[in-house]
Amino acid sequence: MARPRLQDVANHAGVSLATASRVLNGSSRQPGPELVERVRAAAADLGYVVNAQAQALARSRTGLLGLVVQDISDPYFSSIAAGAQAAAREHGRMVLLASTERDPDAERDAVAAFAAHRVDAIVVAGTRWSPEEDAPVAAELETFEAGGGRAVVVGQPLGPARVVRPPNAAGAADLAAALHEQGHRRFVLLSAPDRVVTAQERAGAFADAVAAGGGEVLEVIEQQFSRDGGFAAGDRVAEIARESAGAGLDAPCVFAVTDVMAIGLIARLRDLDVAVPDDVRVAGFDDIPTLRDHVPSVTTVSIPLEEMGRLAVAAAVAEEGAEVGAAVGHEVVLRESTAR
Amino acid sequence: MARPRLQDVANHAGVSLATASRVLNGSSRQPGPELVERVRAAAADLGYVVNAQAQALARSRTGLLGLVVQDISDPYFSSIAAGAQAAAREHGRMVLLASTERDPDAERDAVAAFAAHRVDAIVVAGTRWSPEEDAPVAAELETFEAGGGRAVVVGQPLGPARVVRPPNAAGAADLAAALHEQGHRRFVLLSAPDRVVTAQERAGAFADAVAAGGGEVLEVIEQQFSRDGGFAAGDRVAEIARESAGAGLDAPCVFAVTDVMAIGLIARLRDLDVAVPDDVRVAGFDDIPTLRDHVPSVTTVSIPLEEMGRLAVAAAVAEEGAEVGAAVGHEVVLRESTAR
DNA sequence: GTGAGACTGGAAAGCGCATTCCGTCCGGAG
DNA sequence: CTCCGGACGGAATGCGCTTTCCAGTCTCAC
Repeated sequence: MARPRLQDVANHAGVSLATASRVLNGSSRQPGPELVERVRAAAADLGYVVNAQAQALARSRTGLLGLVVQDISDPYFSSIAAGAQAAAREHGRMVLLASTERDPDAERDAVAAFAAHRVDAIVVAGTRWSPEEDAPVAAELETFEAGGGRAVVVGQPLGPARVVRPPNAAGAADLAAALHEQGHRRFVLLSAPDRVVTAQERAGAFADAVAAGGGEVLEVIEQQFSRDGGFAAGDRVAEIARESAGAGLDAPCVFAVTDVMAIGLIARLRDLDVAVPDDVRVAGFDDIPTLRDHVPSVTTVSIPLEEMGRLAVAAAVAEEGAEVGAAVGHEVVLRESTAR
Repeated sequence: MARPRLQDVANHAGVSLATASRVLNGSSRQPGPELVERVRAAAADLGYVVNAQAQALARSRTGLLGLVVQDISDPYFSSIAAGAQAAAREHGRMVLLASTERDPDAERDAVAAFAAHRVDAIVVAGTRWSPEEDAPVAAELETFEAGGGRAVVVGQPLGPARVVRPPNAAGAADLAAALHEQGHRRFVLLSAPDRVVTAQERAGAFADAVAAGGGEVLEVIEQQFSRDGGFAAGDRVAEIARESAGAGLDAPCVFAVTDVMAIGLIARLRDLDVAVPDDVRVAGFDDIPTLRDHVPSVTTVSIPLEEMGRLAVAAAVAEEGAEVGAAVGHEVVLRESTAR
């Protein structure tokens, strides 16, 4: 009834434990063909399933990969997770998942828990916060690497971790340039609180590019870094639009630092009978999978989310020294929401 | 440099290994307060991190929970995963994730890998396939439970697993009734191949309810169980709509067995200049989070995805005997896409 | 004052496996 | 025919921790 152990298999096959181990678990030293056969048969006979825990203890490698994301139900992260998971499978690793609800403390707990489970590597995906909020996670990762693990972050630098950097600044700058090209000059930034580094990177680079192009940032709206944040910004954006229309000025163009915020914003504007793109133009960032089916279709910066997940895993499992190219491309995608 | 072991902590504190273990790892037997203090200090001093692998081996419980989903980047599954992950955290469990790309073989491999890692329980989320395709996974789960694990499935029965059942039939029937109430009589079913049990359940119950109400199912379109399948069905649906209009009949109402298919369909119809809901009505199923922001807003059956994930985990970690209520509610949500 | 309990801390036996080390056997070179 | 090297199977050790089991101490009732 109880699960058979390797010892049982060995007994059943009439060989020693060592031989059974060598046959079944990829040793460099393979016993003679006849014994191999016997052991295989015995294992099948008993329905033997190797105990990865015991293996991990003996080998002091677990084959586990810790993945911490800030919200697994957010398409941004679930896409990254999909890429990471696929890559992990290809590398013969299992993924331990933690979703932190965007709470830096939960992030630290997750890393600590992964360390306790002796994962071979940890991938932390998501924006960094203020240095104070990041410190505990960074320290935790420091200990983790000191203990022989490897840390990778998808986002901004954090402690000793290797970094897969989303092209936030470059993408936002290119987006601004493309919008300028289209003739937009009057912009509104829909960003998130200062502590959200990704939002700052995108909004900052966008603002700089706008200034460089001779455009104008009318206002910076700070909201939650989520769909509801975008929704909440709708009323203020509507006001700005009406003022512009009243003054006979060109309709303003809102850059939402995230697609989900753009979508929330558009939903609210629709409630308020503010037309996109006629009364307000809207652009987002990320090109999450569902975006292409929105109406109006939304201008955005497309970044390869799944590939970023894969890259992170590649960096996580790479041999020491083997530097993994972490260059991530991006592409501005102009759609209806910013049409003039 | 190397990670300190419990033995090192014990030495550092001048106590035995047993005492250190009792202090640090939740034993029922707590040593005297002075020793507790000394051990705690020593652990902090050395930066001790318990080795969960070794613990698991000694305790023969890992505290791990295996979650296998069919596509983590699909909102249906990422919502379930979010619920499962949150519940797991509350129960002090870690989640091992596998995403199978809707491949039954990969499903079996995932379960086998989880079994090897000696997870305490396995949750398999997603539709079942044909009995032949399900057999290997079922067998794997059988062995797993025989070895003392627990299996839970979110979907349809599978081997020995406890079941959290999405209200497919009831939801589809209620949706049909609600649409009947609205005056719809002419329906098209956008379903998936026979092997996709969830699609069959939904389409079947819907068709029955339509028949019972005196309505008519004009056609059953079979496509992939995904956004692209819905998209691909667009041309045929457009034809049907034009025929209806030509014959002066009421615009047909398409029931797509999944929201993502409905969204794909609507996208294609838009390309084809077929208006929803004027020329065709469309309803979906699931009420995935992003659905509410679609234009037109889409009629659907709302089911509590996150809660289903939570329920599954609750069933997975429940004591033997303690039966967990697995009743899952649903609600028909009528929106613009089926307005008359 | 004495013995029975109730506690407490420590020694030691595993948990299931990988791997080092050792002894044996074989073939081939000298 | 001898000797050496290589191949091969098995015994034994250890991975880091939990958990009996044991022996010693303390308390309290009698």
